[in-house]
Amino acid sequence: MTSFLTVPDFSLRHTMRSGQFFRWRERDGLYQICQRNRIFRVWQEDDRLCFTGVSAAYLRTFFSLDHDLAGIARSIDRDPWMHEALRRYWGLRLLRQDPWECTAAFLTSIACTIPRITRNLAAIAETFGEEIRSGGLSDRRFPTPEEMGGEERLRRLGLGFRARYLADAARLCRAGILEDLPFLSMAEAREALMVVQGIAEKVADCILLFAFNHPSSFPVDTWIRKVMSLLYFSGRRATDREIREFAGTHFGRYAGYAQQYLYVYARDCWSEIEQKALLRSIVRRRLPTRRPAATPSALESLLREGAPV
DNA sequence: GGCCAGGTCCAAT
DNA sequence: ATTGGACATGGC
Repeated sequence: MTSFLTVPDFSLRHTMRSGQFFRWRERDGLYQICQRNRIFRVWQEDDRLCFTGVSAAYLRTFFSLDHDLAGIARSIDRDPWMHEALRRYWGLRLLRQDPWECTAAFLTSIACTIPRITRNLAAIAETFGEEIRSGGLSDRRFPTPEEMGGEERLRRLGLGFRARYLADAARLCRAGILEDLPFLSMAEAREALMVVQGIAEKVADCILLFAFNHPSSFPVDTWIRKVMSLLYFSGRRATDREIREFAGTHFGRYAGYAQQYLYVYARDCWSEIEQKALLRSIVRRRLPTRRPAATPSALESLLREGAPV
């Protein structure tokens, strides 16, 4: 049976395409998702989120519909770049995924492309996960830590050096290291996660952001490093720590949302951003000066040489 | 064929 | 504290 939820400020498509969650199948705007033992389908008709196979309360949590996105957006909308990212990807929300699956997913993501992450996770579910049926739907559950294959079998699925990380993480999860994390501060949870081999700062920050509802967590991956250096450090290569600290002060306590919008914006529109940044740096360098060099003709010649706009 | 991918670990400064 | 290379695999 189909129900719906009225959801202002939500885009299912942008949320699903934003590289925080990889185990969904879509056809004609209909998404099928499996989390733990639930199988559900969702699709969006304007401000209605239609769904089957799950409760409204669960969806509210999973898609963070309880977050006041309009208010969050106002708080991170601190500069023209973020303004543009918010405009283009409006409705993108952070998820609250199953912690173990999210951990496994971002171990799998290490130095990997999204198509391959998706493929690897599908192979893991197909090989080790139980097939479940519910309400006429069938899907593969992501394997529990108990069901997860060992290093050798994961290697044979093409996981490469990540196989050892995954096997080790499964072992520690069986020992219960994720259990207490919801009750710890973000810094404490981060420390606890980084005990696992294969979880360093970036992966830990992803887990905090995408599973544990810590919207100030700011994962610094290759794209964020590249786009932040260009837009906020005038092209200089900044350290990850510098980037995180800048993000915290510039975007505030919802910096994690800013990160996610910036990530998709950079990933999808990189060449355009580069050109705009170049143009803006030229204009900024020229405008404050009162020298004759700041004449329109000088600017024009600069643009002709360096900035294809 | 070299380089890069939602990085991490380890050793050598 | 910072930096370079190794680590598997696949796509361009």
